[in-house]
Amino acid sequence: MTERSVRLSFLFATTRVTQGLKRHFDERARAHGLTYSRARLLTLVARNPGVTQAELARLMEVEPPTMKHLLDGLEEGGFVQRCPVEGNRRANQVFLTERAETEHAGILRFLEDLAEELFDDVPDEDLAGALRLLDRISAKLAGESS
Amino acid sequence: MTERSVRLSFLFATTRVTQGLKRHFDERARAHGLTYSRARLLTLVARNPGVTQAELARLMEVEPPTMKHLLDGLEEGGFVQRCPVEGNRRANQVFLTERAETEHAGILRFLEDLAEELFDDVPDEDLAGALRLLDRISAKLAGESS
DNA sequence: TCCTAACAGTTAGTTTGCTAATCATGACCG
DNA sequence: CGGTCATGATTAGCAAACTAACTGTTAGGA
Repeated sequence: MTERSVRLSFLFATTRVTQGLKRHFDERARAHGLTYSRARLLTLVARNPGVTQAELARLMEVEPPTMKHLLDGLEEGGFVQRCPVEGNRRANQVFLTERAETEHAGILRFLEDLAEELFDDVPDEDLAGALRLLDRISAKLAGESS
Repeated sequence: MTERSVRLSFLFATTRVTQGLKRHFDERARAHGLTYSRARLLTLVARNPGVTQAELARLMEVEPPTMKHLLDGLEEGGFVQRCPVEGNRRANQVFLTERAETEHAGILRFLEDLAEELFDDVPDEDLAGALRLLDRISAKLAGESS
């Protein structure tokens, strides 16, 4: 196999694995009334209470319509709340609801347990190497889109 | 940061990067009348002419309804053709059309060029390490779903 | 001041993934 | 032979991502 096709295979493998991860997490998150994406967003709101939707979209590297959609789901489930920003009638601030505030620790532990379970037998050097690679690709993708 | 949260961060990073890769490839594949997923499927059909939809779904690690959709798109675009299997009236065999047959080399080169461009400055040991990790996770995901 | 441009959010419509359920066909066993 | 179960494909409906286009609000410059 040539180096070129190795790289293509690597790309396809990445896609397949991420798809599998999403499936795996979605399946288990359903018990909490969440999906993988919504749980991910929940941790983001928890760490950045009061940020606007646009800022959340930027942080999650997602387009505004996608963020709107995710927040609709979380709001309907009673996890977050949109509040108007005083001084800027365009923007909404997003906060966790009281209920989500109390449940947040449990949800985070649930996510960490799942990640732990999947990566517990992965050598640290593999993890570190892969992270370097991801960062490199991330930078490249970001740089080109500018 | 604890090891637990490092692993969670790694998971989220993987998700973000794969999302970015898909976006990147989709954007460029549009010029060929394709999307990333459809291009990926096209290479699969090219390497396995005449396989059934169920077999393609298994190979691509996708559920049958998803495969149906993807094939609908490729068939509509004139890239593939579904043919009844003689001896089994349930199944369809899938083949590239003549046009796709002649375009296939170009499409493959296009995909390889994109992968090359993204990975050309990635050290081989990083790529190999990440591939090991992906395989390990893949095996774990497959094992648990049984 | 007012016009225009930028920004925040939403709406509309497509793609790609999923699950659950349905339909037709095939296979196997009593 | 006939009934049940398995298989291949589809349909229906949901979730999450995208782009393009729209509404409303703010800011800045002529």
